[in-house]
Amino acid sequence: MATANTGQGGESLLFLTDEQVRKGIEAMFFAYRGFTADPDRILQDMDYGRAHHRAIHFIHRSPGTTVNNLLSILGVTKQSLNRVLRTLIEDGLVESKVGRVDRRERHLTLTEKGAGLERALSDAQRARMRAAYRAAGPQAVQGFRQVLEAMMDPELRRQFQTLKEAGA
Amino acid sequence: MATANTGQGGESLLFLTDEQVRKGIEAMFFAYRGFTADPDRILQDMDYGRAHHRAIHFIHRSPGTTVNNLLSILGVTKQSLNRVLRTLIEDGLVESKVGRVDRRERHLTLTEKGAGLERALSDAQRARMRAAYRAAGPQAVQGFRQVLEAMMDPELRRQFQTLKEAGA
DNA sequence: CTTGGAAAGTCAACAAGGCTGACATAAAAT
DNA sequence: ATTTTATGTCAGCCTTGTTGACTTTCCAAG
Repeated sequence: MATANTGQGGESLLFLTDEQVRKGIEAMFFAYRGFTADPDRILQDMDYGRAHHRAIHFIHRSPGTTVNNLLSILGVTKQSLNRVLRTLIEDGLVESKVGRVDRRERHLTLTEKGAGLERALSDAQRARMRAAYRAAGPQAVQGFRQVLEAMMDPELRRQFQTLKEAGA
Repeated sequence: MATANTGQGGESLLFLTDEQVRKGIEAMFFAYRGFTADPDRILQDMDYGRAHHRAIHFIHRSPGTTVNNLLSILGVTKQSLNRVLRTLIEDGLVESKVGRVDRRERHLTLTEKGAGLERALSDAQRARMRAAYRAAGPQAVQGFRQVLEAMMDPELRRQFQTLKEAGA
């Protein structure tokens, strides 16, 4: 591996040069492109974009979630989300139901059709992820997740961890 | 760590459930937000965006590069890049020189001012990266980079590796 | 030498998806 | 009864992607 720090495996991080950290930054940039490439390809054929993917992903993940909830996860404005949501509802991928206990809320779920698209998207993305995991090995995966988690803003990390627990 | 696969450290990847892979996907999503957050904040005050950052980064990294070269690294259309480049040139952050051997080419370099902004941006980004590295530990960093590299499209991986060697 | 094509770059116009601000409605909370 | 909260909508702006049309330059074939 040409990546090794100065030849060895685990010397002090204080010895990571700016150069080496920069490589990590560029790796992140290129990897994110790969990360989104497969879903992007699928979405392009329909009239959707990455924003629709994100909405679908998190609705799938937390069925019955409210608009407000989704907003805080996605970190966009309600106007922005609403545009995306409106098209998804019009196209019959997402269902919006008035809350029973609090009738101001709209609870969002995927329809059969929406679930179908979700599956197509996440299958593609998972396949790549799994291939990367397999290529890198279990140790690497552990480290990958640790660094990613450490890279998040504290507030986002909290949200991520909440999601993580909920999903388990 | 609540992240551990099923408690242990390194069982076979064949046992990674969809659920667990999905967590990796979400980690990537949230981490990327953190990854870009600091530069985004700096850029917001000026009239620039992430596209300007990317251009500045890679011009800094390969001074004298041509527009075409930059294009293939960034993966956008030349028209898209051109708009960004034009503002950077107008604002005196980037210098564009007609090629001496092939006068169709423009060779791009950062001015003093451009280098200043580059430093501010990359200092911020590196600080976060370094903090994440420190928090996760050297082993984790190794794994992080391995997974990222495995996640790239083959073509992008080649470009990344070329850059890596050039920078060393 | 000329000419035709390819390559590099520029200009114009459009679309997606962010953003803010203002406003409407319904329901909940005080 | 009033205020606050959750949601939706309209209008308009910005960044950054896109495609199409165009210029300048180079090079190679005639």
